[in-house]
Order: sequence, then structure tokens, then C-alpha cells
Amino acid sequence: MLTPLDRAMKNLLIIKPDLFWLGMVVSERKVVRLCFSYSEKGIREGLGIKSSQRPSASSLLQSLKSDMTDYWKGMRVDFSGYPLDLAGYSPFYKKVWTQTRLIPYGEVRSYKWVAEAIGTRGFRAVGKALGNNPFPIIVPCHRVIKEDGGLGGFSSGLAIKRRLLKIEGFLKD
DNA sequence: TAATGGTTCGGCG
DNA sequence: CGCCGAACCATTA
Repeated sequence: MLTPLDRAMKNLLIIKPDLFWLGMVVSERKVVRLCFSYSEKGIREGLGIKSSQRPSASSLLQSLKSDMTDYWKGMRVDFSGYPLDLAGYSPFYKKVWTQTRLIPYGEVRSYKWVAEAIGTRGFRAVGKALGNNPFPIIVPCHRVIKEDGGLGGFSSGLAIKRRLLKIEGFLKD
């Protein structure tokens, strides 16, 4: 049986822009999923992919790779135009992710801000939705922090959240 | 239904 | 400031 992710396997690309690896999976027209890990193997495990795959020539994947590389060089890359495959996710999650995409590069908002913007007071549920964000960086969940200025959490490790906020100039060394 | 979070807010020392 | 405790609410078991 072939899951959607299996079918998209041919469009998997893994790069190592930092101390950690970044896996990117796209389908024909949309970004399906991104994933961080400190090992290349961890990416494959995180994505549930067993065999190694040949890198794809997909133009979507190529521009994503290029943009990601620029992003890690510190360039102000705008990911807001990337089409995301949101099929199968709950309406609430979609609202949270869509709202989070509106936070500008280099700026942050609180979990509460996101919640209120989409008409709920479930700020903890927002945290949960961001914890399940399949599109890190593109959906900049790292720009959502606590109301009191604390960083809050990050599912793939707080160190990565800090790194991203440093790259964007929000955090100093 | 109960438990669980990437939270918030008020209260107290 | 730091440490509770209660409250918020969408998932998941």
C-alpha cells in the first residue's frame, strides 16, 4: 500500500544547512512536509521513509532548496508564496498555521496573539497545533513565543528555535 | 470522558 | 523575579 508520503518520496531532498539536517518533501505542486533532525538518518525516520531515494529535479523542490540555502545565509527570504498541502489536517490547525504565516520575518508574536487572531482563547491548543506543524520555517512557528517574552517550546528542539531567531536577527548571540 | 500540552494570568513571597 | 494553581481549548486515547 502506498501512502501519500510514499508517493511523494521521489520528491524528497535533504540538505545540511547548519548543525542539523533539513528534509523537504514535495508533491507535484505543493510542499508536503519539512523536518529537522541532527542526523540524516533521523530525517528518514522522522518522515517514515526507509529506502534512500534519488534527488528529484522538481522545480518546486529546487527553488525550495535555493531559498532555504539563502535563508541560512541570513537573507530575508519570503516563504509566504509556497503552496502547502494542507489536506487532511483539522480546520483549527489550518487556521493556526495560516495565521502564523502572517508574522513578518524577524518579528515574533505570542501564542495568545495567534489564538485571538483566529477567534479563540485556546492558546494552549495553539501551542499544540504549532507543535504539529509539518512545515517548519515556511510556517514560521519559531516566531511564536510566550506572552512574557520567554521562548516557549519547539518540537524539534529549542536550540533550533533559538538558531532560527538568531538568523533573523531577533535574538543576539 | 479524561488526560495532555510549544500557555496565560493572578497571587504570594 | 520565581513558583504555584487554576483556567483556556483542540486533540487523542
